[in-house]
Amino acid sequence: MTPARTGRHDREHIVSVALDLLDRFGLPDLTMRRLAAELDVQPSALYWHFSSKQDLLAAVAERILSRIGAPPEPGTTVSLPDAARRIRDALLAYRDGAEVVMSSAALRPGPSRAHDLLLAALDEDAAAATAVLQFVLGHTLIVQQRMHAESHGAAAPPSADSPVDQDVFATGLALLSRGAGRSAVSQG
Amino acid sequence: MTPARTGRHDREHIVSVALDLLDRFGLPDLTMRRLAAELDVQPSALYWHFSSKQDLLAAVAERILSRIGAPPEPGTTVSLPDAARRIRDALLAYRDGAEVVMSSAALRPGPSRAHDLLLAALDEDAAAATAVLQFVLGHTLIVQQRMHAESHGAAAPPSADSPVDQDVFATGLALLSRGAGRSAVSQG
DNA sequence: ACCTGAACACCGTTCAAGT
DNA sequence: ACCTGAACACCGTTCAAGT
Repeated sequence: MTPARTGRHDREHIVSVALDLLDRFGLPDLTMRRLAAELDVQPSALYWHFSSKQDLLAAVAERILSRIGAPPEPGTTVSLPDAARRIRDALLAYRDGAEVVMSSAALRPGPSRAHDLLLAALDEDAAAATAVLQFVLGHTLIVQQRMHAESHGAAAPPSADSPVDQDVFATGLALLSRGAGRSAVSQG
Repeated sequence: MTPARTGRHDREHIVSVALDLLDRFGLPDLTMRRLAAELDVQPSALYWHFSSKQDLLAAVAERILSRIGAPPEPGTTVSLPDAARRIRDALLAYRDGAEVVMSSAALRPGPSRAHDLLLAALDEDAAAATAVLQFVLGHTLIVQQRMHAESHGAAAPPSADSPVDQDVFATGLALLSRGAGRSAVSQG
């Protein structure tokens, strides 16, 4: 049942190893050469499976987003905070997940798991769904970047008065979902 | 009045040239070696003025954010959409501006021009100010990344149904400012 | 079909040495 | 004080050649 596999590695396997490397060492250390070494292969071998590093990262991003899961059945309802949290959690599941997703063109508006989920939570308001997605991405990107900075030593202590990340996320969602549900925004 | 300047270049001048390079060629082409060449200097010379590329980029980010301008006098009022737009416009003023600001630690919560401006517009609600800042950054980052992708050829046409960027930004701000002004969010 | 070997054109950073 | 010269340890990518 598995498709023909004559070579040692196929795309799915390579993406898995890349994801493992990403989570262990972070995006700056996810290089084609390190990935090749991890696969016991020459760097040039990767270019048989992927046309470029961008191509590879796009596949990694798609895999990260797959954690969001299936969009709700038509007729089912999803709350905005639930939808947003599912997306954030998928991005947080791997180190630098938000940056990988952001850097790949995986978020071209339209067909994306994340966007579809938000559309269902926002009554098919495309502009609102995109805006919420941008908030979730911006939030997670900053959170993960600060993690990376803290682990690398050079980070001021959380500055005491700085609201905790969860507060910020909850506040953003509260503002956004309070605003939603009114009619004037984009329903004309 | 100008401080002692015996060498050919000081930090401010180098940042100006870096900003020019950034705007003309984008962040991936803003390398220490190209910057040095532009300054008619060896790459190693830059390390007299900046301890690392990160250090240089932090200075560039600060310069980008300086476009936001002074925070409002105490007592003056700023609307949330106005504040958010001033920040977005500063980021949009240079190619890849949002990415540079994001990658530098210039947005450690607390003392930042952007955060202060939003605090004034949001009645000193720190969590709300941070959330709005994350939306503005996420939005601008995606917009500029798509610009970069489009100029590089490999971009699907705006997909027709995809809401225009300004609509998305306006919708996000509308949701956020409709949510604000209520008491329950963080005033306890 | 899938991979090796070797090369090309780059990177950021360090450090002795010059002026 | 400020910069050069040379090196170190890397990058992504291409391409002929092997199997």
